[in-house]
Amino acid sequence: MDLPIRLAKDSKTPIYHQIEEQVKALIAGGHLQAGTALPSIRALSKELEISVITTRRAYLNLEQQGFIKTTQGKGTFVAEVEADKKKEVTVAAIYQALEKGIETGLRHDYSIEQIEEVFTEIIAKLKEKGEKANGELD
Amino acid sequence: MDLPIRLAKDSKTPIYHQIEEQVKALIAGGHLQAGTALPSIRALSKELEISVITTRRAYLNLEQQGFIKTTQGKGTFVAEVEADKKKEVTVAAIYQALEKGIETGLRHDYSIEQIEEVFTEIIAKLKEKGEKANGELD
DNA sequence: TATACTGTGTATATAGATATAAACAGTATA
DNA sequence: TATACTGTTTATATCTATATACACAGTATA
Repeated sequence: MDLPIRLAKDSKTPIYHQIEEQVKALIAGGHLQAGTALPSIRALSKELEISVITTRRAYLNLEQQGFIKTTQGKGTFVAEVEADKKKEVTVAAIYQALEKGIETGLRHDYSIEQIEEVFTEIIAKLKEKGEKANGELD
Repeated sequence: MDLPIRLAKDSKTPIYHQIEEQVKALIAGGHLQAGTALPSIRALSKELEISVITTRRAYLNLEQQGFIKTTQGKGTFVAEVEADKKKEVTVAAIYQALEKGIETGLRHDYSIEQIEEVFTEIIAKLKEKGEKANGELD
């Protein structure tokens, strides 16, 4: 099973953290159901072309946060996560991410209207590509 | 002179990079005019309660990118930056930041409409606080 | 039972980020 | 000229992130 995860190589964000965030989003958003088997740390490290230590770090953190459950010899599975928690994680993540985007605009001295314009433009491009369905941007 | 810079301590982004991005935004957005003196690396390190090495790293990178100009013994000043470059930096930064926010929403299985809702909510809060004027979010 | 997978632990190594400190060289002012 | 600032260089140190490798223990299947 391949996870739809992409690493931004030019990003200053640690790799393990990128993995963590993306897996969390998939779980909170319902793409990954409780009980679903995740790729092994070795498989994921091969797929993403990174070290096992790094994938392990991501999985460890996710397990500590209650999103996954790991058993030696068996593998790693999506945990049961309360709907409330999923909702909370989702809302917080999206709110913060959008807030950050808006803040970037303001910091560049863009007006709210200008920021809205850019936002609308991106959304328009999305609709044009029908990207709602596959859920990703380039 | 105090720079309106804030470090996100819980962020995984390196400190020097946070400084870099924020100073770049201030310059590109016109908040900092060419010739303006920036705080010395020592003053900034004191203000932000970080190491001189870290502030220097940020300033070095900004200088390499042509945003500032540094002279031993005199200090560091905002460089002349072409309007085209400023515009490009601004548009790219805002576009990418908003795009990332939208992507976060999609990854959490939010529809475009839902994402728009959150965006609108944030903007409404902004307008409510009259934050357009001071240009920052909490 | 052997093999192939799984996670866990350990080791070594390198690069990056950041801290503190000291010294040197340049600038500005009293 | 002394002092206070400026940036530059160097050194030492610690922590984090990541890489590679190996061995151990657990699971599943042929």
